[in-house]
Amino acid sequence: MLSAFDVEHIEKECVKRWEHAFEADPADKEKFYLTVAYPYPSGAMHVGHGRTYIVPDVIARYQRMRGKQVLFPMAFHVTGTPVIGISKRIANGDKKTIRLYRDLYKVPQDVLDRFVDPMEIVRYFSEEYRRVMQQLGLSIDWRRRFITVDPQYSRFIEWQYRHLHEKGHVVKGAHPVKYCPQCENSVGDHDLLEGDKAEILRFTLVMFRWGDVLIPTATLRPETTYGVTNLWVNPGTTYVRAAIDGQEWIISPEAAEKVRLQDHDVCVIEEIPGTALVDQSVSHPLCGEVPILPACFVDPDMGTGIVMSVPAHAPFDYIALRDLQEQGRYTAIRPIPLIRVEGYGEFPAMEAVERAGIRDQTDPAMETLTQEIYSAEFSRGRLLERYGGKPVSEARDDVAALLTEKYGSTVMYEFDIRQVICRCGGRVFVKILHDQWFLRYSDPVWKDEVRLQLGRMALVPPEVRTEFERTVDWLKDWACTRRVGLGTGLPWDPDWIVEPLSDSTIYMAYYTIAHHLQEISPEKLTPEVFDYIFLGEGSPETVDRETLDRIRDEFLYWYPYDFRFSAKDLISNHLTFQLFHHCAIFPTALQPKGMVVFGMGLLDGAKMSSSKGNVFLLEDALREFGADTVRMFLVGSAEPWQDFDWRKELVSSTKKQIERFWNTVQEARQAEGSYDIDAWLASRLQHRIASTTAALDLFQTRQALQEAFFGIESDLKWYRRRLPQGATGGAVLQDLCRVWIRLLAPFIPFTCEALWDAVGEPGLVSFARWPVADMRLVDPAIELAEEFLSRTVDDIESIVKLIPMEPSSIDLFVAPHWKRRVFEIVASSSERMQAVREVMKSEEMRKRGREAVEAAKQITRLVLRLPPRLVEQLLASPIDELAVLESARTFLEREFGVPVTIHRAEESPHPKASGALPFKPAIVIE
RNA sequence: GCGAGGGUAGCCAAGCCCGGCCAAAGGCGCCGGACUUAAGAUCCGGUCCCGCAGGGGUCCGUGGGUUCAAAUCCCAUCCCUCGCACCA
Repeated sequence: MLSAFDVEHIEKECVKRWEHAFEADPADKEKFYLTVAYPYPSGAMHVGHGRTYIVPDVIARYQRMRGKQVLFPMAFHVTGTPVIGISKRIANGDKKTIRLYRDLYKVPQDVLDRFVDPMEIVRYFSEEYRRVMQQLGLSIDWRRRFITVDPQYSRFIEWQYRHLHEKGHVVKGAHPVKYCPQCENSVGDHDLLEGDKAEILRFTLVMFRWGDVLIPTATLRPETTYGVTNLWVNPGTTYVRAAIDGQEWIISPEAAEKVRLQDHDVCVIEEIPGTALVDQSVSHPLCGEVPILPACFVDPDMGTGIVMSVPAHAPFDYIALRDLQEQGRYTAIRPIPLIRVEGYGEFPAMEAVERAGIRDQTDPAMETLTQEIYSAEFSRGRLLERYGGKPVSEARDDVAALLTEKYGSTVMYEFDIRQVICRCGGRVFVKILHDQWFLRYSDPVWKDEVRLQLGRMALVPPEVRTEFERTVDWLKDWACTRRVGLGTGLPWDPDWIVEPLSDSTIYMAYYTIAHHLQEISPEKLTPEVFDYIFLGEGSPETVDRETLDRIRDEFLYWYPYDFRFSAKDLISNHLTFQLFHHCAIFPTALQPKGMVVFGMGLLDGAKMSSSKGNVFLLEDALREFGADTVRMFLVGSAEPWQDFDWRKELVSSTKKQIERFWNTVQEARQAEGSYDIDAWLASRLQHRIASTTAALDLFQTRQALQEAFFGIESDLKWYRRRLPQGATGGAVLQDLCRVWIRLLAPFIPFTCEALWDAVGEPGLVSFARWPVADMRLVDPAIELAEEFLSRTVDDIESIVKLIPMEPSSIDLFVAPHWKRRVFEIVASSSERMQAVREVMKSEEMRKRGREAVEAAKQITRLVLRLPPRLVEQLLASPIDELAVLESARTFLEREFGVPVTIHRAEESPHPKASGALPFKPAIVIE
């Protein structure tokens, strides 16, 4: 009987049957351990998240069927500030946030009311995640689930950081951060209303002396100090004289406030109008005595509000000077060149300005011009010999160091853009944070270890390897602690909390034992306990030895993990960080084995993003299409590392495909008997098994699905066509379906589970043996014969289509034996362009004259057009074309509805008969 | 700007490493036909241009080059995506 395809019922049944099925304990067989980056449960899952977890699930299911003991765990990352922020915004009645949670995420009002407690958000959404993940059919061992603020997990983080500290991987330092004085807190990019991509720039303050007072100017180009001709002040601005760390400076009032946040003790003494500074003279050891000149472009809110002027190399400085000189003022000042750069003469700034036809300092083209000179000089410029002759890129650091060491320079930080605004509406500044703890990713020794480890790992796709290598090269120290947010306190400095990315580096090891640790009270989880479990060292007293040994055994069974899965945006932080930490904590034998990197998700061609509301909720997708459809679409529309695009109409057609599969299998349940073409189907199936398996071994889920689904479908299509009239297929279909169900089980497990029952197989298909290609069933001869037949059919069809008449008969002429000889000579000739010559070397061919030359030409063309694989097969095992066509005569007559006659070409006087080639019979339609 | 990856028919995408299998797999969409009272589903065929014989022409972001031969190799150029940090 044909069962109805009741998706809802099937899904419900499977979720029940699978509830504990994937709980994996160490067993007496090979293991396979894979993990995915755990989610941060601050909102509902969308289809983009779906793909992230479905791909590893497909792999997990595949490996399980291959007979491995598979561990696929899941946990929730709740460390950091996001949920705290969300909770605050909900408590404050923020409309946008409430709308997001109530309307898009469909959180019930009574639950929403409780979201004023951040832990409620975490609780609600992690439960939602688990529910939806189960509906999605993810084969997860849920016993190991944890959240990153569980006390047991905190003990684990403390243990890890103690080791990192001991080994010198965590050090103390100062660090500039974005800071909101109104909130009295440092702010992350997501806390910003405006300027979320602002970069912190590091300026050098060049200290000019004016009597007893210092006038600092901020510059990104300290090497140009040699070329300073004057300073600029804005005559329309009021400056202040202030005691900074005991020394008097003159700077803008804005600057005074900025440096106050940057480690300086600031005490404003008096105001000084800009005009009072104009025409004063200041000095610096690198450029001597220079005057202060007025310029309206000087911004008191940039740097110190006073700038040094290098008219030879800075377009703004040049043009401001030119403007003054055109009025006949300061005409004695000459630009001082100090950098030589290809493509420019002695005074690059002057050239650029004159070339661009800049009228005055307010010209909007000045910004790009400045940038142009800046990059040209930085990348290609060299200081003149008298200033050392080094490339600018080197000299910059050298001069900065010199200025700092000998001439009182310090550093001042500024954003690269002006408007950086906190969510509270206040302006954001750069503040230096002290006592900050850093992970020393800059450590060359540590980097080398990671590079070595990287070299031993499998990376999928291989193209990401260079990106990982670059990341290792460029990583600098990472501030790994924060003052606010959820997380684990730093064990030796508990005022700090371990920052969220820094507490998620070796938790893959924690999964292996998470369910055991739940049973142990956190205070017993001393560092000694973890040393014993993970490193096999010491003899802890707080937990009994037998338990500890069991836990350690389990860890050693699963570890190292085989593959870690994550989206590609995490390469430059998490995925690389976790390698650093593994190298630091675990011995070589326990280092990770591989990583798989994903592409991103699009929705109707636009980037999927929760914050923009451009998402399709996973649960809605499940309800509308069913879990298998969602799964098959997400892994079948693009390979894991490619971006995928969720488009409704494509998803709908996926649903139809699954229904087609269901119907085919249901129909085949009655199939019996046998037909000539069965052997061909069985043979093809073996190839499909082999190529599906090969694709999955390379994580090519799309390719695997192409083979396992569409490949088998198209084989079935030809098979049905070749059956005798009225026949629906032999018992071979039953065998095929039993294989087919298993090949598709990793992708569409719900449907396959139901079909596995339907065909009367015992147990869960999730644990059924993965099909293995049976080479005894492979029959190259019959495949070749069918290939020949189908090509002939294609040829006939294309002729029938072309000619305007209704055919009344078809005559086929197979090529004579001597052309077969020609084929062999051409096909085995190494230089195929010379094949004709090769053929004509033979006495026998020469006797045939022009006929042979003609045949050789055509056969050469044919050989070049055929797939090389086919040519090889034809060479190895020639087919009896006459017999193949003769036995398919009934089929051909049915296909075209006219009598079909097969001839030997050499026995026919028909002029077209001479055109017959091996593997390409001549066709005459009348 | 810097680093990494990518641009293939209406769309998605294979092919590119290893040059001739390539007018370019597969899927989707669209068009036509069969079935049906009809719609849907399903099945068959078509889907760059030309062609009354299985053929020919043009084509793989753009412009050059190498080669008997280029989607594939080299150079230049334009465009897109991701990352550029203390944030999940």
